[in-house]
Amino acid sequence: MATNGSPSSRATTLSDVARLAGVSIATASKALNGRTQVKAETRARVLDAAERLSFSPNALARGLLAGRTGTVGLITSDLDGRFSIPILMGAEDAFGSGRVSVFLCDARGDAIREQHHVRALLSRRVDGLIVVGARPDPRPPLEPGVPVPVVYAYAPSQDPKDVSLVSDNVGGGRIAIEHLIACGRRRIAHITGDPTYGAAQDRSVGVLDALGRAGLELAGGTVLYGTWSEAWGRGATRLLLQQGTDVDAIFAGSDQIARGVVDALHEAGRRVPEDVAVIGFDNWEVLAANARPPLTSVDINLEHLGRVAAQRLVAAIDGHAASGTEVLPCRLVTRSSTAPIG
Amino acid sequence: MATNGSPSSRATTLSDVARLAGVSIATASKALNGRTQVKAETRARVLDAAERLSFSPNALARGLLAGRTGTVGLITSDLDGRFSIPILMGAEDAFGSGRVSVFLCDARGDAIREQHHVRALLSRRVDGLIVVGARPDPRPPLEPGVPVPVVYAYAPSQDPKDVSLVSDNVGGGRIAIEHLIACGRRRIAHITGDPTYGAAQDRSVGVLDALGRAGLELAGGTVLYGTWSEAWGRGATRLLLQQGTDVDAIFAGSDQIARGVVDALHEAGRRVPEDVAVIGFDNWEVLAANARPPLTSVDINLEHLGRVAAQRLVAAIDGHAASGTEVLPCRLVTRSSTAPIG
DNA sequence: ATACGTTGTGAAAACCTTTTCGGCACGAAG
DNA sequence: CTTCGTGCCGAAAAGGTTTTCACAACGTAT
Repeated sequence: MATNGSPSSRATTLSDVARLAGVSIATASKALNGRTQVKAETRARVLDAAERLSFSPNALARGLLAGRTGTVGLITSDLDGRFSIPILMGAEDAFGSGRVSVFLCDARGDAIREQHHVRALLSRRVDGLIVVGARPDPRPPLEPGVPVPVVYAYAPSQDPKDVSLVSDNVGGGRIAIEHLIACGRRRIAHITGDPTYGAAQDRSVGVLDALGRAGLELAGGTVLYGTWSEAWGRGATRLLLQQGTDVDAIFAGSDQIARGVVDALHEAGRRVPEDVAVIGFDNWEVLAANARPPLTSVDINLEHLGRVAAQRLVAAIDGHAASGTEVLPCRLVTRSSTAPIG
Repeated sequence: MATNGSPSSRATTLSDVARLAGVSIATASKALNGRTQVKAETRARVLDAAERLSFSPNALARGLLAGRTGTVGLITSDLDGRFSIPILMGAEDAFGSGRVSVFLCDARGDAIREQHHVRALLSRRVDGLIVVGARPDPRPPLEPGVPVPVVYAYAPSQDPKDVSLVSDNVGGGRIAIEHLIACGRRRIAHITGDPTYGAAQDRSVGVLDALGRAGLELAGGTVLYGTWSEAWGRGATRLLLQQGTDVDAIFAGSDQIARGVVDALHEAGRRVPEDVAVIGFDNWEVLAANARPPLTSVDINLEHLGRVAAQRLVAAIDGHAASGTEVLPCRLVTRSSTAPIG
């Protein structure tokens, strides 16, 4: 009660407006929606009445009639993870304060819960769905027979005919190495995370490709897979140094790993970037920018990905259906942890 | 098109079910909703038909009739900030996969955009609103006259009659200090962030209160206010040490600051926790758990806050209206950065 | 004066579900 | 045979909006 501005019974309806303006609801509707066939003076009277009653049309009734609700569902699988959020922001942004509102659902990586949410959303007659995976590997598509367009973001659908949007991890690995080479580095190691992540594999592919083009080998001989943690970054770096591997640059598979790498380098008395340059991945602001020195990092443009996902979805809703997986480029953000050798 | 299971024209409706079951739509409705006055055998036939057509009732039509939509709006002011997200998760959780769906809106701290979103949500006839502030200071209430219950979370409304949920920052400061004292520490400093944050002030109050009870003074004589950054944690710690302040514990106003503190302590050759114990604030997993040593930290239970917000909102929607600001307790998460002095 | 086009307005249908209430059929009681 | 009750079912209204189509009024051309 405390928050109810007016204890009045119900929201004002179009007929209230029509009555106040002295016209029929049909005319009122046309006046408010900018339809022709309404005398200017009548329209003004209606608009004034609507203003006075602070009328706002009932979207339910409108959606019921139009067969379109102007709502979409966004199903994420790890809200706590930091990947869903920028995507969500991008999508929210692209839909705009415009005509589309977003239902947010967190499935927590549980297929049952996901299905449940899909059902609920369809029951609310959403016009489309965006599915954001928990990790970038391909995931099973939603149950077949969903009667609205679906766009998969971050994690592509296993069905190649579905519309999916993913980051170019191969390219991300490549630009990191190209930057290091451009800095004059030649003995480059790659410490990354869980090898069961396709993204880790893809980045390695990009790394090896870029090195190969430059006629270089990977320092240490092999990609160092581990976990996506600072501890692993430290451990792998120590290992590398203990083995006496000659290294003047390390590309880390995540910013967390990079923090560990920098830490271990300092511990061993190596200067960053003078002795060893370091690149992270993800461009997680709070980690990358606050490191000592601030970390150069590969940004996978998640917000952009979310925006594109939203655009593809509205296109599909409007009948301009696309199909297949679209790969979006990464972007290098340079900070102080890389610099020309000298 | 690719994602459309059936290119069929429209979703199946109750009359489709009724026709297939050979009954009227009234009977079909009653059968599906567990109403009495339906013969068991008839009910079975209807349920079977609904199953076969994979019927799901149109929530719009239902909401139109019932005057309740089973939706709520969640307006956040900083999605990128890490405070909205746990609250959002808690709320999503409390509403459950149950009957309530959540519209998510990001106002980006812009009052105009916020108002716009409120209007849009009201037009969609949400049953209630949760407003999550960007920072924990009191904020202006929504425009008056909102015809549904509103709950403010994290940032309370400036109107004390509104329903608000906030963390107990005073208590958070207090339990941090009490823990340090229990560890045998006596020379405790407090390095925190932006003094224009009420939360920073409140924690300081808790700190001074706990110290006072124990008959202690703040090491360094005064609370060190600065910014919520690692750099400030480092800088303030260096300052403290340069001044020759005798210190055996530092309570940091955030985990980021705490990371800087630990960093500077190491740099100065002090051991953590043997020489100096450190406590962070926020319990931001990725920072606190990955620090060396892992940081003891005060957790403000944001997810719980979100859950309670959701509960208060449904209570208000169901007519059990409360009023006023509710303060929820913090919780200390101990890790290795604090230990009994020895 | 009649015929015709123009312009503005309103009645009514449609969207889909829930609920109320009247009615039908059937067995039992009078 | 009539009356009553009981158990099931269906017709219809309600909820708020948009759109179509008919109709009224009025001015213009014949």
